[in-house]
This record gives sequence, C-alpha cells and structure tokens, in this order.
Amino acid sequence: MEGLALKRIDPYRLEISRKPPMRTWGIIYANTAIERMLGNDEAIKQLANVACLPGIVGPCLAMPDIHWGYGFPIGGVAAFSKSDGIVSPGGVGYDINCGIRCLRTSLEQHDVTPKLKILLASLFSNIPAGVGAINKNLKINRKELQRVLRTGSNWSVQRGFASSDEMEAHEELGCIESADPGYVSEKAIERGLPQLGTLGSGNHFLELDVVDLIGDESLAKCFGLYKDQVLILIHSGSRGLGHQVCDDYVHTMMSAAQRFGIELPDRQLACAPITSKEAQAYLGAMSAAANFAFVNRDLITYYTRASFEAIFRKSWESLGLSLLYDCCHNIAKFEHIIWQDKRIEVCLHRKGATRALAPGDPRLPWRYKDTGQPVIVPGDMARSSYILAGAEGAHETFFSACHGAGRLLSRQQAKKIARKKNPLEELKRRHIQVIAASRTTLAEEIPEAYKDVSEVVNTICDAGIAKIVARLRPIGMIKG
DNA sequence: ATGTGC
Repeated sequence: MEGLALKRIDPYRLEISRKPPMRTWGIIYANTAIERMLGNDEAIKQLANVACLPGIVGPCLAMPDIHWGYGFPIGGVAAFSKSDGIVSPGGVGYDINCGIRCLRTSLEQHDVTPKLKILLASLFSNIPAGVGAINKNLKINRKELQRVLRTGSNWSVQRGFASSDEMEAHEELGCIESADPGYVSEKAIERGLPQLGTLGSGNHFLELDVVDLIGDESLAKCFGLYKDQVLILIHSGSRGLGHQVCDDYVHTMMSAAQRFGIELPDRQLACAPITSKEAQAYLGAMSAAANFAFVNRDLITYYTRASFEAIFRKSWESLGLSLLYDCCHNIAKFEHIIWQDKRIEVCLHRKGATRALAPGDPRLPWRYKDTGQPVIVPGDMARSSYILAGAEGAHETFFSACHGAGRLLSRQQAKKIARKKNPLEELKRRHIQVIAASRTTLAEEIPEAYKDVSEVVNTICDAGIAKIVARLRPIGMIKG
C-alpha cells in the first residue's frame, strides 16, 4: 500500500482513497490545525489497514483525536456486516469500555474553592488509584462478580450503589445484553475480583471542573448546566479484568484468522467472522468486561458522593450530584446505523470514540430526546474539556464523535520533556490542584503530550456531527 | 490501558 495520499474534501474532512487491498475508503475528520498535527502518523496507515478487513460497511472513519493504537488507531470507528463481517479485539483495545461520565453539582466555584484541598484528599482516600490498586472496602465473591458481569449497572442498583432513575443516563442502560461471563477466563476473574471501584492509572482520572462558557443556552438548560457551575468528570475502565479479556482473545483470534484464511495487513488486526464460535466467545467476554466497567464507574460515583457528603455535610441529592451521562469509549456492539438511506444493524467498533446519537433517536432517554446525546470530551490536565450534544449530521459517522484530545507525543517522549519540568508545580501555577498516585504517570500525562482539544471539538462540531453545549475549566483532580 | 518489558 504505497503512497497513502490524504486528499482534502472540505475544511473538516480528509479522504484516504481506496487502493487494493483496501475494500473501502477512509475518512479522517480534521481541520487544517488537526491536519498539521497528523504528520506522517502511523495511525493513518492503521486506518487504511482497517479498510482491508472483510465485510466492512461504508468508509472506515477516524475522529480528529486519532493517534497510534494496538492494530486499529485510537479514534477509529468501523462498521462490519452481521452476515459477512468480522469482530476484532484490536478494534476495541485493551481497556474494554474505558469511558467517561459527568456528574452535575448545584455548587459554584466559590462554594468549592475553600474546601477543594480536603475534598480532593477525601476523594483520593475513598477511591483507590494507581496501577494494581485494589478496593479493600468491597468484598465480593465469584458468584457476585458473575452477576456484575452479566447485569452491569443493574447490580449497582440492586446493591444500593446507584439509583434506578439514573440508569437511563448510561449508554445501553448500563448493561450490554450479550455479556456471557462463561467466556471470561479464570485469570481475568481473578484480576477483577479486588478491582471493582478503583480508578486505575494512565489517562484515568477524577476531576472537578467549572463551566466557563455556554455554547448553546437552550441545550445547556436541557442538560442542567449553567455558567460557574462545578461539574465532576470520572474517567475509568474495566481495569485488569478487561485487559486480561483482550489479551486472552487476541491469541484466540490470531489462530481463528488463520483458520478462516483472513489475510491481515497487520497481525494486530487479528479477527474472526462474527458468525464464528470465536467471535461469539469474544463478544460474550468483551461485553461482560464492559459491564464490569459500568459498575466500576457506578462505584467510583458512589464513593465520590460519600466524599462530598462528608465535606459539605449535606446529602448528595441536596448537593445536586446527578448523572448527566455515562459514555463508552472502547467497545464493539450491534447498533443500527443509516447507510445508503437504509437503517441496518452492524457490528460497530468504536476505539477511542464516543457514541453521539442525533436528536429524535429512539435510544435517547426522554430528557434528551430533542437535544441529542450528551457527549463528554475531556481535554488534557490543564486545558478545557467539553460537553457536546449529538447533532443531525451524526448519521455520517454512524452516530459517533471524538472522545478526547488525542495524544500528540508518545509516553516516552512525554516523560523526556517532563524531566526538565515540575508538572505538579506547573499545574498549581495554573490554579489546578492535583493529587497523583505516581509521578511517572503525571509525566506521561503532561498537557504538552496532547493535542489542543478545542481544535478536535471544533472539527467535529463544524462538520455537523455535534454541537458545543458547554466548555469546562479544570480546578482539581485525582490521578492514578 | 496493564500485577507496564516474550
């Protein structure tokens, strides 16, 4: 596949034209600022590789936060036919159902600032963070973990960790129905048992933000957002359990791809026909890991509410700590898309991309029926984050939008730059309080390691995929 | 992302 030329179609879209063995073309959402950040990115080649996979429907897509990943690029979206398409663990990634949620508060910055330090200290002590972190306050046996894996957030409600009326603010109501814990290995179960309700490491975080700009008054009102309001963002995934599921099935799919004679441009794209036993097993295990991640975020929310109650001496309900939405970032599932004017069901892979339902979509809860789905886009540690709403144009991305800023530098490169700096001090100077479990992780996560999220969001919104509802500014966070 | 590197 020589000479992968990017052709600009309009101010917000680049095209990779189809060249054998590609089965389709690629679209990268990028304005000129994003295009400059792409360079000769390996991720573009990875997107072209995805276009070679059997049964792909429509173009393969990349959001503006595209960067290099395992097999598929992060920021990639690809649809596969239910009858002759494939499913690939590389199309989901190692952190199955890594995702983000936003909690509203009825507090403003001046209510929180005087208590910010003790609030963060309380959150850091209530929520285990860092590589290998375990939750000593929650003892669950294998039988109960099976229920978590099968029923997702329904388990959280039954155990009193979440309320039933916030389930509709979870993507898929917090439960992927195709989950089958029987396909999750003993090793994965073992890793997952002590990790429910832990933050993890890497780019995972819990953050307090202030709404500093309203993009659309009417949408913001429907979302319950207003200027100077404090919001909470929680970003985490399926921890060691999901990682192990991916690892297990990458190996399964290597031999499956060979058995089915699927030609792979890259071994990391190992996959199997959706109709195969291997695919059924992966989908069952991956969905179970996705349910683990929903519950993980439910529990972190429960501990967050407990910290707010302890510091502000009021119930979390009276502090207004309600769920705006919980979005999945890394997942493959059967979804309806519109392709060539027909509504069809496909196996949709989103890897570092957020679902973004358009206004009127029957999958939206009543509250968001006319607004479109809340899309939460975290930036780097120092710059903005955004709350968007899925817009009418979202059908062209199979109802998907960007999921973050996207890495600009590798972790190694970031660490090298951070050696000459004091990341904690720099954040403090920018009036952002941080408690981090690891200095190394903080170095990997320095703001300079990320693209400017505003350019990512502008690209997606100018292309008509989503609308800006609010821009947020971070004031404090805990990091793994 | 990850009991961080086969």
